[in-house]
Amino acid sequence: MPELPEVETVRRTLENFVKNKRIRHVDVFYEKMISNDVQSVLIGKTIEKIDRLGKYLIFNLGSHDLIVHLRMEGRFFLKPYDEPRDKHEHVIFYLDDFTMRYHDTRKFGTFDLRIKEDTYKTPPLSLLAKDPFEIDANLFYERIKRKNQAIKTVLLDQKMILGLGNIYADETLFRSKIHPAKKASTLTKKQTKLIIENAKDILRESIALGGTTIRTYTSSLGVTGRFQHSLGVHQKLNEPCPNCQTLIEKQVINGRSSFYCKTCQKR
DNA sequence: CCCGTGCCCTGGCGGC
DNA sequence: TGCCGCCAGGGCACGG
Repeated sequence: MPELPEVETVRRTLENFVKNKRIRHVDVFYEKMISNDVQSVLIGKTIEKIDRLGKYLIFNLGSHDLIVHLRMEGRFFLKPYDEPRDKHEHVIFYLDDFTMRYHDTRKFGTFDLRIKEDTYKTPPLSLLAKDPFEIDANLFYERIKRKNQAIKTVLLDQKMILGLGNIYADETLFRSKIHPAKKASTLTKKQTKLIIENAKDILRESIALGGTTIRTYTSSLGVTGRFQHSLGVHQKLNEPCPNCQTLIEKQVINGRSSFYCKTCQKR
Protein backbone atom coordinates (compact mmCIF):
# COMPACT_ATOMS: atom_id res chain seq x y z
CA MET A 1 0.00 0.00 0.00
CA PRO A 2 1.81 3.08 -1.19
CA GLU A 3 1.98 5.76 1.49
CA LEU A 4 3.87 9.05 1.35
CA PRO A 5 7.40 7.55 0.99
CA GLU A 6 6.34 5.08 -1.70
CA VAL A 7 4.46 7.73 -3.67
CA GLU A 8 7.44 10.07 -3.40
CA THR A 9 9.67 7.27 -4.69
CA VAL A 10 7.33 6.73 -7.64
CA ARG A 11 7.22 10.48 -8.30
CA ARG A 12 10.99 10.85 -8.38
CA THR A 13 11.59 7.77 -10.48
CA LEU A 14 8.79 8.32 -12.94
CA GLU A 15 9.52 12.01 -13.46
CA ASN A 16 13.03 11.18 -14.66
CA PHE A 17 11.56 9.26 -17.56
CA VAL A 18 8.38 11.11 -18.54
CA LYS A 19 9.22 14.76 -17.93
CA ASN A 20 8.68 16.83 -21.10
CA LYS A 21 7.15 13.85 -22.90
CA ARG A 22 4.01 14.44 -24.94
CA ILE A 23 0.90 12.31 -24.62
CA ARG A 24 0.12 11.21 -28.17
CA HIS A 25 -2.72 8.87 -27.36
CA VAL A 26 -4.46 7.23 -24.40
CA ASP A 27 -6.13 3.83 -24.25
CA VAL A 28 -8.50 3.15 -21.36
CA PHE A 29 -9.50 -0.44 -20.63
CA TYR A 30 -11.54 0.20 -17.48
CA GLU A 31 -14.02 3.02 -18.00
CA LYS A 32 -14.59 3.72 -14.32
CA MET A 33 -10.98 4.85 -14.07
CA ILE A 34 -10.94 7.58 -16.73
CA SER A 35 -13.99 8.84 -18.60
CA ASN A 36 -13.97 9.57 -22.33
CA ASP A 37 -14.04 13.35 -21.98
CA VAL A 38 -11.02 13.25 -19.68
CA GLN A 39 -9.20 11.09 -22.16
CA SER A 40 -9.70 13.56 -25.00
CA VAL A 41 -8.26 16.43 -22.96
CA LEU A 42 -5.07 14.48 -22.25
CA ILE A 43 -4.15 14.00 -25.90
CA GLY A 44 -1.48 16.41 -27.11
CA LYS A 45 -0.57 17.56 -23.59
CA THR A 46 3.02 17.49 -22.34
CA ILE A 47 3.92 16.16 -18.89
CA GLU A 48 5.76 19.22 -17.59
CA LYS A 49 6.46 17.81 -14.15
CA ILE A 50 5.03 15.55 -11.48
CA ASP A 51 4.15 16.91 -8.05
CA ARG A 52 2.97 15.08 -4.97
CA LEU A 53 0.58 16.03 -2.20
CA GLY A 54 0.32 13.39 0.50
CA LYS A 55 -0.33 10.15 -1.34
CA TYR A 56 -1.54 11.87 -4.52
CA LEU A 57 0.55 12.28 -7.66
CA ILE A 58 -0.15 15.39 -9.71
CA PHE A 59 0.86 15.25 -13.37
CA ASN A 60 1.30 18.86 -14.55
CA LEU A 61 -0.02 19.08 -18.10
CA GLY A 62 0.09 22.83 -18.67
CA SER A 63 -3.52 23.98 -18.68
CA HIS A 64 -4.63 20.94 -16.67
CA ASP A 65 -3.45 18.63 -13.89
CA LEU A 66 -4.08 14.91 -13.73
CA ILE A 67 -4.43 13.83 -10.10
CA VAL A 68 -3.66 10.16 -9.49
CA HIS A 69 -4.13 8.10 -6.35
CA LEU A 70 -2.52 4.64 -6.43
CA ARG A 71 -4.58 3.34 -3.49
CA MET A 72 -3.34 -0.13 -2.58
CA GLU A 73 -1.73 -1.58 -5.64
CA GLY A 74 -1.48 1.05 -8.34
CA ARG A 75 1.81 1.11 -10.24
CA PHE A 76 3.26 2.66 -13.36
CA PHE A 77 5.32 0.71 -15.84
CA LEU A 78 7.23 1.99 -18.85
CA LYS A 79 7.13 -0.31 -21.85
CA PRO A 80 7.68 -0.21 -25.61
CA TYR A 81 4.70 0.57 -27.82
CA ASP A 82 4.40 -2.96 -29.14
CA GLU A 83 4.52 -4.83 -25.83
CA PRO A 84 1.28 -6.81 -25.34
CA ARG A 85 -1.06 -5.50 -22.66
CA ASP A 86 -1.07 -7.20 -19.28
CA LYS A 87 -4.62 -7.85 -18.09
CA HIS A 88 -4.15 -5.51 -15.11
CA GLU A 89 -3.00 -2.58 -17.20
CA HIS A 90 -6.07 -0.34 -17.23
CA VAL A 91 -4.70 2.84 -18.78
CA ILE A 92 -1.96 3.10 -21.39
CA PHE A 93 -0.45 6.50 -22.15
CA TYR A 94 1.36 6.55 -25.47
CA LEU A 95 4.21 9.03 -25.03
CA ASP A 96 6.72 10.18 -27.63
CA ASP A 97 8.75 7.00 -27.83
CA PHE A 98 7.39 4.57 -25.23
CA THR A 99 4.26 3.86 -23.20
CA MET A 100 3.48 4.62 -19.57
CA ARG A 101 1.04 2.00 -18.26
CA TYR A 102 -1.14 2.16 -15.15
CA HIS A 103 -1.30 -1.30 -13.55
CA ASP A 104 -3.70 -2.02 -10.68
CA THR A 105 -4.90 -5.52 -9.78
CA ARG A 106 -7.72 -4.31 -7.56
CA LYS A 107 -8.78 -1.37 -9.73
CA PHE A 108 -8.95 0.89 -6.69
CA GLY A 109 -6.79 3.67 -8.07
CA THR A 110 -8.31 6.98 -9.15
CA PHE A 111 -7.67 9.58 -11.85
CA ASP A 112 -9.07 13.11 -11.56
CA LEU A 113 -8.57 15.81 -14.15
CA ARG A 114 -8.68 19.46 -13.06
CA ILE A 115 -8.03 22.73 -14.80
CA LYS A 116 -4.90 24.07 -13.17
CA GLU A 117 -6.65 26.82 -11.23
CA ASP A 118 -8.89 24.28 -9.49
CA THR A 119 -6.36 21.60 -8.61
CA TYR A 120 -5.74 22.64 -5.04
CA LYS A 121 -9.05 24.48 -4.56
CA THR A 122 -11.33 21.49 -5.14
CA PRO A 123 -11.65 18.03 -3.59
CA PRO A 124 -9.85 15.80 -3.12
CA LEU A 125 -6.76 17.99 -2.65
CA SER A 126 -8.58 20.92 -1.04
CA LEU A 127 -9.65 18.74 1.88
CA LEU A 128 -6.22 17.50 2.88
CA ALA A 129 -4.40 18.42 6.08
CA LYS A 130 -0.69 19.23 6.19
CA ASP A 131 1.86 16.44 6.34
CA PRO A 132 4.08 15.85 9.41
CA PHE A 133 6.82 18.09 7.95
CA GLU A 134 4.48 21.06 7.60
CA ILE A 135 1.89 20.60 10.31
CA ASP A 136 1.66 23.03 13.21
CA ALA A 137 2.02 20.91 16.35
CA ASN A 138 -0.03 23.26 18.52
CA LEU A 139 -2.95 23.35 16.08
CA PHE A 140 -2.77 19.58 15.64
CA TYR A 141 -2.94 19.18 19.42
CA GLU A 142 -5.98 21.47 19.60
CA ARG A 143 -7.76 19.38 16.98
CA ILE A 144 -6.72 16.04 18.48
CA LYS A 145 -8.06 17.05 21.89
CA ARG A 146 -11.57 17.20 20.47
CA LYS A 147 -11.43 13.76 18.83
CA ASN A 148 -13.21 10.83 20.42
CA GLN A 149 -11.56 8.35 18.08
CA ALA A 150 -8.55 6.11 18.68
CA ILE A 151 -5.24 7.82 17.87
CA LYS A 152 -4.61 5.21 15.16
CA THR A 153 -7.82 6.26 13.42
CA VAL A 154 -6.83 9.93 13.63
CA LEU A 155 -3.39 9.27 12.13
CA LEU A 156 -5.00 7.58 9.14
CA ASP A 157 -7.39 10.51 8.60
CA GLN A 158 -5.89 12.58 5.76
CA LYS A 159 -7.98 15.56 6.86
CA MET A 160 -6.17 15.48 10.22
CA ILE A 161 -2.59 14.70 9.17
CA LEU A 162 -1.37 13.90 5.67
CA GLY A 163 0.61 11.02 4.23
CA LEU A 164 0.45 8.24 6.79
CA GLY A 165 -1.15 4.90 5.97
CA ASN A 166 -1.44 1.73 7.95
CA ILE A 167 2.29 0.91 7.96
CA TYR A 168 3.63 4.29 9.03
CA ALA A 169 0.81 4.95 11.50
CA ASP A 170 1.67 1.70 13.30
CA GLU A 171 5.39 2.45 13.23
CA THR A 172 4.92 6.03 14.41
CA LEU A 173 2.87 4.90 17.40
CA PHE A 174 5.36 2.15 18.24
CA ARG A 175 8.26 4.59 18.23
CA SER A 176 6.19 7.04 20.28
CA LYS A 177 5.30 4.29 22.80
CA ILE A 178 1.58 4.98 22.45
CA HIS A 179 -1.07 2.28 22.13
CA PRO A 180 -3.01 2.56 18.84
CA ALA A 181 -6.37 2.25 20.62
CA LYS A 182 -5.64 5.11 23.00
CA LYS A 183 -8.29 7.82 22.71
CA ALA A 184 -6.82 10.77 20.82
CA SER A 185 -8.36 13.23 23.26
CA THR A 186 -6.31 11.77 26.13
CA LEU A 187 -2.94 12.49 24.55
CA THR A 188 -0.72 15.12 26.13
CA LYS A 189 0.84 17.92 24.13
CA LYS A 190 4.18 16.26 24.64
CA GLN A 191 2.91 12.99 23.20
CA THR A 192 1.37 14.83 20.24
CA LYS A 193 4.69 16.49 19.47
CA LEU A 194 6.47 13.16 19.84
CA ILE A 195 4.12 11.62 17.28
CA ILE A 196 4.89 14.37 14.77
CA GLU A 197 8.66 14.12 15.34
CA ASN A 198 8.65 10.33 15.00
CA ALA A 199 6.44 10.46 11.92
CA LYS A 200 8.90 12.88 10.30
CA ASP A 201 11.87 10.67 11.17
CA ILE A 202 10.19 7.54 9.88
CA LEU A 203 9.02 9.15 6.63
CA ARG A 204 12.47 10.63 6.03
CA GLU A 205 14.20 7.31 6.71
CA SER A 206 11.77 5.47 4.46
CA ILE A 207 12.10 7.94 1.58
CA ALA A 208 15.87 7.58 1.83
CA LEU A 209 15.47 3.81 1.46
CA GLY A 210 13.03 4.04 -1.44
CA GLY A 211 9.95 3.22 0.64
CA THR A 212 8.64 -0.08 1.93
CA THR A 213 8.26 -3.16 -0.24
CA ILE A 214 5.72 -5.29 1.51
CA ARG A 215 3.34 -8.02 0.46
CA THR A 216 1.34 -6.67 -2.41
CA TYR A 217 3.10 -3.40 -2.93
CA THR A 218 6.30 -3.27 -4.86
CA SER A 219 7.16 -0.14 -6.71
CA SER A 220 7.67 -0.33 -10.44
CA LEU A 221 10.54 0.72 -12.67
CA GLY A 222 13.01 -1.53 -10.92
CA VAL A 223 12.72 0.31 -7.62
CA THR A 224 12.57 -1.96 -4.61
CA GLY A 225 12.21 -0.16 -1.30
CA ARG A 226 14.18 -1.33 1.69
CA PHE A 227 12.37 0.24 4.66
CA GLN A 228 10.60 -3.06 5.43
CA HIS A 229 13.82 -4.12 7.17
CA SER A 230 13.37 -1.21 9.58
CA LEU A 231 9.81 -2.03 10.60
CA GLY A 232 9.29 -2.64 14.31
CA VAL A 233 5.73 -3.91 14.56
CA HIS A 234 3.73 -3.67 11.34
CA GLN A 235 2.73 -7.10 9.99
CA LYS A 236 4.81 -8.75 12.75
CA LEU A 237 2.11 -10.60 14.65
CA ASN A 238 3.61 -12.96 17.27
CA GLU A 239 7.15 -11.83 16.53
CA PRO A 240 9.22 -10.42 19.42
CA CYS A 241 9.20 -6.67 20.02
CA PRO A 242 12.63 -5.26 19.04
CA ASN A 243 12.75 -3.39 22.38
CA CYS A 244 11.48 -5.87 24.96
CA GLN A 245 10.83 -9.23 23.20
CA THR A 246 7.14 -9.24 24.12
CA LEU A 247 5.22 -10.82 21.25
CA ILE A 248 3.58 -8.29 18.95
CA GLU A 249 -0.20 -8.26 19.05
CA LYS A 250 -2.81 -7.24 16.50
CA GLN A 251 -6.09 -5.46 17.04
CA VAL A 252 -8.58 -4.26 14.46
CA ILE A 253 -9.27 -0.57 15.05
CA ASN A 254 -11.95 1.06 12.94
CA GLY A 255 -11.61 -1.73 10.43
CA ARG A 256 -7.83 -1.46 10.14
CA SER A 257 -5.33 -4.04 11.38
CA SER A 258 -3.12 -2.45 13.99
CA PHE A 259 0.10 -4.03 15.26
CA TYR A 260 1.63 -3.00 18.58
CA CYS A 261 3.67 -4.06 21.60
CA LYS A 262 1.43 -4.16 24.65
CA THR A 263 4.45 -3.68 26.95
CA CYS A 264 6.07 -0.71 25.23
CA GLN A 265 2.94 1.11 24.08
CA LYS A 266 0.84 2.69 26.82
CA ARG A 267 -2.89 3.13 26.68
C1' DC B 1 -21.07 17.86 13.03
C1' DC B 2 -19.24 13.41 14.45
C1' DC B 3 -18.49 8.80 14.11
C1' DG B 4 -18.97 3.91 12.52
C1' DT B 5 -20.01 0.83 8.74
C1' DG B 6 -20.08 -0.90 4.15
C1' DC B 7 -18.54 -0.64 -0.42
C1' DC B 8 -15.30 -0.80 -4.27
C1' DC B 9 -12.06 -5.11 -6.29
C1' DT B 10 -9.38 -9.40 -6.95
C1' DG B 11 -5.36 -12.45 -5.77
C1' DG B 12 -4.01 -15.33 -2.30
C1' DC B 13 -4.72 -18.20 1.38
C1' DG B 14 -6.94 -21.48 4.78
C1' DG B 15 -10.03 -25.14 5.27
C1' DC B 16 -12.02 -29.30 3.77
C1' DT C 1 -6.50 -31.08 -6.64
C1' DG C 2 -10.21 -28.04 -6.57
C1' DC C 3 -13.42 -25.10 -4.82
C1' DC C 4 -15.44 -22.00 -1.61
C1' DG C 5 -15.32 -18.15 1.43
C1' DC C 6 -12.86 -14.73 3.51
C1' DC C 7 -9.46 -11.14 3.98
C1' DA C 8 -6.62 -6.93 2.82
C1' DG C 9 -7.37 -1.71 2.66
C1' DG C 10 -7.83 4.32 1.29
C1' DG C 11 -11.25 7.09 0.64
C1' DC C 12 -15.89 8.11 0.25
C1' DA C 13 -21.06 7.70 0.69
C1' DC C 14 -24.38 7.07 3.84
C1' DG C 15 -26.99 6.69 8.10
C1' DG C 16 -27.76 7.06 13.04
